[in-house]
Amino acid sequence: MGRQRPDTPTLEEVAARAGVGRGTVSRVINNATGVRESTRRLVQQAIAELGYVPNLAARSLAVRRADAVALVMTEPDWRQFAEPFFSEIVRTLGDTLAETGLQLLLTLVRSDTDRVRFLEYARGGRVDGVLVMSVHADDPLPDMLADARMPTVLLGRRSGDESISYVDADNAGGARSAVARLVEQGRTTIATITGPLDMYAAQCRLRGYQDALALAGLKGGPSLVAEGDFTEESGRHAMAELLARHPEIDGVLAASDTTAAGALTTLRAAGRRVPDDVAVIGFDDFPLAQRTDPPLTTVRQPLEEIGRAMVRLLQEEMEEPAVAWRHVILRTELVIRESA
Amino acid sequence: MGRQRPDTPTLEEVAARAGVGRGTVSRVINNATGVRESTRRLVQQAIAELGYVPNLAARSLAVRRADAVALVMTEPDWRQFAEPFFSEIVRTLGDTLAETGLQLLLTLVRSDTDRVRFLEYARGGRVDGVLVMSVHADDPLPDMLADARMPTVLLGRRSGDESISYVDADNAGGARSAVARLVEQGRTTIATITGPLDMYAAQCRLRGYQDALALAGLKGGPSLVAEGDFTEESGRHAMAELLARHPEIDGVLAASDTTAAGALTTLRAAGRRVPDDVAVIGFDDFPLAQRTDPPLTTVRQPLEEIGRAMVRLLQEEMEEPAVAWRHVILRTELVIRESA
DNA sequence: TTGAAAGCGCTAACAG
DNA sequence: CTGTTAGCGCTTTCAA
Repeated sequence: MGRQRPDTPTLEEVAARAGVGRGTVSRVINNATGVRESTRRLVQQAIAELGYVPNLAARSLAVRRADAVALVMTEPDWRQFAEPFFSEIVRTLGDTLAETGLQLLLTLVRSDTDRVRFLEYARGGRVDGVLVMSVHADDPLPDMLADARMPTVLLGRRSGDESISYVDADNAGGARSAVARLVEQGRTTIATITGPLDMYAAQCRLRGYQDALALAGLKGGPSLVAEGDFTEESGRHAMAELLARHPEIDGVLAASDTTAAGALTTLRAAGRRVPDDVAVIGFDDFPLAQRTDPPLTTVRQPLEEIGRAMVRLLQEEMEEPAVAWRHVILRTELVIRESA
Repeated sequence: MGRQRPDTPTLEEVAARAGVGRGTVSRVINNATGVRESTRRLVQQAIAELGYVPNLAARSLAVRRADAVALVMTEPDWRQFAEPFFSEIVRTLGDTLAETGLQLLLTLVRSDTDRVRFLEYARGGRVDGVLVMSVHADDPLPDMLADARMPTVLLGRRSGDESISYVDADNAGGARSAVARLVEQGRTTIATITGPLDMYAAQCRLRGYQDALALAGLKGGPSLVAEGDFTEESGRHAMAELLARHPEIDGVLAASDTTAAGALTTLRAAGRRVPDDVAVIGFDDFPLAQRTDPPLTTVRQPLEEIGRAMVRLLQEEMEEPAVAWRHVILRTELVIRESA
């Protein structure tokens, strides 16, 4: 199974060739100050001639640092993985980390053996920190990482009193402002299609919805709530269910743009005009939201800022491990796309 | 930026605690033979008590091996990334590699600096081999890897005489059999919506289409060919274009199930009945294909086998670097879903 | 079956 | 400014 990298030149050979000491070569490849320009050039030439590349394992062993961080994905069914939300986050994280000289490694963790395997990898020092996409409340990995004293930052918290550093969006606030807008428009029977309620984010959105309704003095019983799972199909389904229970519905807050699109389909099929008869607002704001008919008004999460914040937190955590939990909650924004 | 992992116990401390030599501990953690059972147990207890985890950098330095492989993704616009094709491949690769004890690391390479960065990472010995998703002919990364003597396996070749090991599906054959089926059904004006023609896979499919047409003695001029990019939108667009040029079209081969779905939409809008007036066959076979109306007949690529083959080739390459190029071309399969 | 010792290639502290 | 030296933690002969 093993493989041995062939005779890569070592720093020592570079030193010999350049006629300098190893320390000097080390300084050059690390861009350290205090090397005469002529010497530096000498070394660089030797490096080029030999095609030298530093052995990262050796460096890592010496400095006790890997200069890499992992983004672990635990979504059991990977639906997330195919969503734009996911790729946007990854893109942002990748860009941000590149600026700081850290390698981003995505790793998939689905089974328990995967979890153990990854933990050994991380504890073994191959990465300096871990970002976790999962927002499932029952995933043991975050706690395993915390126990191992691994600098860790979660995207989204697992509950109201998360004990690990995280970055989250203001889900409740987003839901509130969405519902507030529906109320302004004069809608009086406002339903919601939620995300999986074992996710805290979905709970928060639901709470925001309920709060806003209460504030407006509107009714919002359980019969106006249907649970979905972010998919379009669940949107279609849930909408049909809601319509059956409350034909008078004139406003809907959906768990995602995808779900909202599903809801639109059902509403159309039921002969409702959108947005005249019923207005739909969805969370997330991806291209899909503009392609629906009519284009969707959405609650946008600032993915770019979320990515940046995650990296910043992780870096703080890496510099000064385990002194505090750091939390950042980013504001959401209502993107209005109705002419009505 | 740096971080120092705190006082993790070392193998030496384990040895001291267990009252044995370091070599013995090493043997135990590597499941080597030739350790008395009682000694082994002693060591394992010490390991457990101390919570010892081997330092992977040190091991890597000693054995000159990382026990990890990278899957690099270079799709510039990431559309791939959000496609089921992608996640299926990743899943398969992950499972297969797990069986062999190798860590799978996904890395994103979009810019040239990304490329250089990754190359240093790989050449630096952090991974033993590289799998490349990209199938774009002009990506320099595969050659950079080859020049660096990195064991590398591509998913799909870049051209007819690929100089790097690869695994591919029989695209031409798949296209041929799809067209053959349309011909059997009595279709006489068969168009195709291709993938991006700078991808060899798309070229092969186009050639397969043309060959089958020629074999059947049907015309197949350029006006029956429209270039798309695997997206649904491109499918809608291309179909409209084709329909404008050849209203008599009665059969279509699409670059993917997604594209095919787009084509269906356009055909419907144009008042065509599917499959009565026009039959559509798409490449790829994902859940979408079953949800369209009517369900799509597709050309299925054996993703599972592709993933397995990639891992196998990479392992061969790692054991015995640079002695040969290894190619595997896997058969495709027509999945028929028409009742017609 | 086990212990001791010699590296693996690099960084960093310390002289010079 | 630069060379020397002492590790970083693990594997792997080689003896015992």
